[in-house]
Amino acid sequence: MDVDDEIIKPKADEEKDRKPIVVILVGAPGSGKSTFCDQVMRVSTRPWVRVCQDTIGNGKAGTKAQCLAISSASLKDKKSILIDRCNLDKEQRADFIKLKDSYLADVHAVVLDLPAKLCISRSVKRTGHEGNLQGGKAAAVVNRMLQKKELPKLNEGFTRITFCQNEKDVQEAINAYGALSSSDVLPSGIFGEKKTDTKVQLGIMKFLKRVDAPIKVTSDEKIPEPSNETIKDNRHVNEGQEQSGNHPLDGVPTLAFPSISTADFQFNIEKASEIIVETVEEFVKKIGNGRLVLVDISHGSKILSLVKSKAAIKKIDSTKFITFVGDITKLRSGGGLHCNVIANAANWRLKPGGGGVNAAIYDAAGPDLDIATKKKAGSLVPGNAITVSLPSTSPLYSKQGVTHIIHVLGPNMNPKRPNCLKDDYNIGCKVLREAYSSLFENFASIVRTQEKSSDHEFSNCDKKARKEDGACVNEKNKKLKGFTDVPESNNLCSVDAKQNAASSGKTGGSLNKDWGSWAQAIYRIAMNPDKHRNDVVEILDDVVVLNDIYPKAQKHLLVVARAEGLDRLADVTQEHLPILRTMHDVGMKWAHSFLQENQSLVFRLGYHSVPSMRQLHLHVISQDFNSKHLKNKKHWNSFNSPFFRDSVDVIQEITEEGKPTLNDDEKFISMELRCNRCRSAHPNIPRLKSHITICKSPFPANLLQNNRLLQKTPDKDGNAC
DNA sequence: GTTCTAGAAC
DNA sequence: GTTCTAGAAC
Repeated sequence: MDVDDEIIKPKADEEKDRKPIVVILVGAPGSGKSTFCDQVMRVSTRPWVRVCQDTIGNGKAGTKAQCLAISSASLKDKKSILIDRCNLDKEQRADFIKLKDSYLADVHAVVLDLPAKLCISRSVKRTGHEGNLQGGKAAAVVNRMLQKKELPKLNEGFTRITFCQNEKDVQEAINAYGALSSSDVLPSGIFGEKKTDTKVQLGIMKFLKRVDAPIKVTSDEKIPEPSNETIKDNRHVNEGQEQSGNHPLDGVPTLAFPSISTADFQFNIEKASEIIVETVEEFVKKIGNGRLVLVDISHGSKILSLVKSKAAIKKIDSTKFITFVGDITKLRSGGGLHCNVIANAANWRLKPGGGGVNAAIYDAAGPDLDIATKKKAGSLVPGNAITVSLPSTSPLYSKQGVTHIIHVLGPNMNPKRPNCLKDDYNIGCKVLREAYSSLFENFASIVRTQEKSSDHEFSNCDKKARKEDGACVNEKNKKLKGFTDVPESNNLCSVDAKQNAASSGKTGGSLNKDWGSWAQAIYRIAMNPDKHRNDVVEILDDVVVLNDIYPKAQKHLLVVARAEGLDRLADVTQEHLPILRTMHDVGMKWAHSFLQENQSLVFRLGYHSVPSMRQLHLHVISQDFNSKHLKNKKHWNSFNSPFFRDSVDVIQEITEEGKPTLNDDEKFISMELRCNRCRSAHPNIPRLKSHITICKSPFPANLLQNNRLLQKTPDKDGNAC
């Protein structure tokens, strides 16, 4: 279609009164921009020129410069213009807005903000599109464009902005513009935004700590009935932020997360929204002063409205959780919402690209994110999340204040993607719940770390002030009693007490330690193995081997030293190197024999920094941790934190330094529960246990070094060795 | 080390 | 009401 054909000739007597209007249409492909223009021009008595980049090049792709040239020429002739291109970001719109200065025009925006799904389906179905955007590629293009969408604001230079979220809104806008005669003027301001529900709005303002800031409703038009739609709230908030120029959440740990698995992985949104709300409800109490924001890029997002209504029913604290419409990679610059942590709906290979949130976040973060991620893990299992610290060189860090990305992988319900669960929502819901739990637990861990670091001086109080501050000392002693058996009356801190006890014995610290009778079972067996034939599996001169009576994994042996006065790792010196080597060799022999029976097992050999049972014993334990006896955090962390000292390292340290390092700080036992393979965090033991049964990630690099793990490594003949 | 259990958390 | 944790007793 020739541009000139679209001009509607004005009546001569109206010519001199006319102030031209530049209507900048804003909308994705398929949002109905061309239809809007056609319909306005069909009914309007005002002379309009449609400036369409798709047609301006006469068959070739048009340019923005051509559009600007036609626009200028039309305005010069006092013709109003409809800019029919996507204009989805501020930059794209800027040059057209500038035209108002040269031609004394009013500049309006009409935002065709229809659901992405509708735009996509229209784009996919249509044939003969002027811009050749149709068929399968349209979906990807529309999605990509919508990710970069920036809604227009008055301060860009518009005198009027009309938002249309549905067909009815669009028709009203067509009627408004179609009815304009040459001299008519439409009122200025923002239109199509509905007055928000007061409670909801207050909730969001409370969330943003701006309770005292009144909400300015620019529109002077009739305001429709209150709506529950989140998007309206956000627009107001966004505008307020832009004007104030500050970021009210700076300093408050905030996690922005997308809905997991509901887009590409086609998870049922009704079920997903329920899981989101339930896990949010669970975690808002666990994240200290942290906050959660569910983000979706599209206005009218179904998942957001479902979550929002469910969260309202459950009365979830709106100062802790909100839904937000916006680009997750531009929350601070685009929405005034500073989120220091953002979640990425990752793919299992943790690779950049692929579209959606993953592509957007990797794009925004630059190559730093990929490098940092690769260092941390090579893959992710559904239901897991992993935290990656973002280097300060990343634009996402410098521009948006994002310090951490948490990659999270949900279940797949899309038969066109690998490992589809084929509508098995029993597993799907479980995995999705795990994914959110793991995500929030990772975030809680970041919050705790931040709290600790900001609290550092206070936490160190006992170093200088413990002698003056009895409460501080007693509290610490109480906490450490289980490890050191320090009497309550001892007014030294635990470390001092331990050193005191360790140095006062004649042949080792253990002589001063009161081992309970229950704690002496291994000692008794080691000293008299013949009396405990049923308990031991091997008796040698220097060591005895027994099955742990409460095994914490499929295979869990204890190799016990038979030397007197060698109660624990703290007693070990260079003179014990031979017995330590013997213990190691015997443990390896048993691990190898277990591997012959079951090649899927992986073994680790090591000591507890502070054992509960008397007599130095080496744990030989398979890394499945599949045991009903593994019940609490201490059980887990005693084998999966630095509290567990690998036999190889102990031997090396004694050889080189004369004594082993003891990681006996209480913090190791109280550490968060993290998977021993993928290092994802889990809120409690049952969740962790259900996770480790399915986690197939490789072990972390540090465990794969220095022969810390014993596992099947096929030789040239394919046999395990 | 475990078991028991109160009470916190859900 | 049920699940989970953590402290005391052994």
